[in-house]
Amino acid sequence: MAFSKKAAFQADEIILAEFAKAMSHPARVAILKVVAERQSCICGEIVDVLPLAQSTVSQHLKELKEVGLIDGTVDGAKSCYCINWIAFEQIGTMLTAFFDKTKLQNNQRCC
Amino acid sequence: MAFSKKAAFQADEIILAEFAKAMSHPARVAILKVVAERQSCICGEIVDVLPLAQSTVSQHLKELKEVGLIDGTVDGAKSCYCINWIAFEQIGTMLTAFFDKTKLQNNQRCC
DNA sequence: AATCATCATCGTATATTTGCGATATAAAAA
DNA sequence: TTTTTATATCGCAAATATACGATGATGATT
Repeated sequence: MAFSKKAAFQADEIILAEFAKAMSHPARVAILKVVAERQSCICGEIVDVLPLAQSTVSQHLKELKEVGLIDGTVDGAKSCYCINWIAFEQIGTMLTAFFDKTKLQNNQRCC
Repeated sequence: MAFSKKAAFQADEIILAEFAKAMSHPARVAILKVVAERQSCICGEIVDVLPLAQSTVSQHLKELKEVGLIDGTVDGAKSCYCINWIAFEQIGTMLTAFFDKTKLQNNQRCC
């Protein structure tokens, strides 16, 4: 492979792919669901719910945080996570736009 | 790692993650865009547009096809690809629902 | 102060993805 | 028929991702 070619694509394609990647593992989808369900922020509750070790969950949380889908704050000894719903909405809009636009262009199957 | 734990999650989480994974590489996002733009079906035109080798593009196409986002038909010596817009719309709806639902639950940041 | 609880990070093993050249296959062109 | 064109697949190398135990850091409890 030599090195990744991801950078050779257009900015919007890269951004969309990044968010998709953040959601490309069921564990991270599950985490988003749990964090969204509980109005109050979560911490090790996520670990209790998921079939994964604490360190693994922590890693997934880090990825979601890095891409901006969640926010995390230290709350004493605990860590508190919540949906960054502003970013969340933007991404949702981006995805919807992509799908709607594509659907519009391809209202018929050609093969 | 021993082995993947993806199967240990809920069906809807797994499905969402699968589609996200299909779109988790800019090359595949770019391919979807190209295929959608050209009303007529594409083949090696995609190779000309992307900064990737033919075999690599073929691999990405295969992944998109496997997850159902595109259809591919052999057309003589060429291969013709097009958006499977029915599946495409379903996935778009699924994603939108996920984002909308989550947004609804988290109309306020808690941390 | 000593202990416990919560969590992030490090190191490591393994699995998967990405990318390409080489090759195989099949149709079209010569 | 030979050659070219188009594409899929194989095999390999390198990069990333996944998962966990161990460890470290920090605050809470005793």
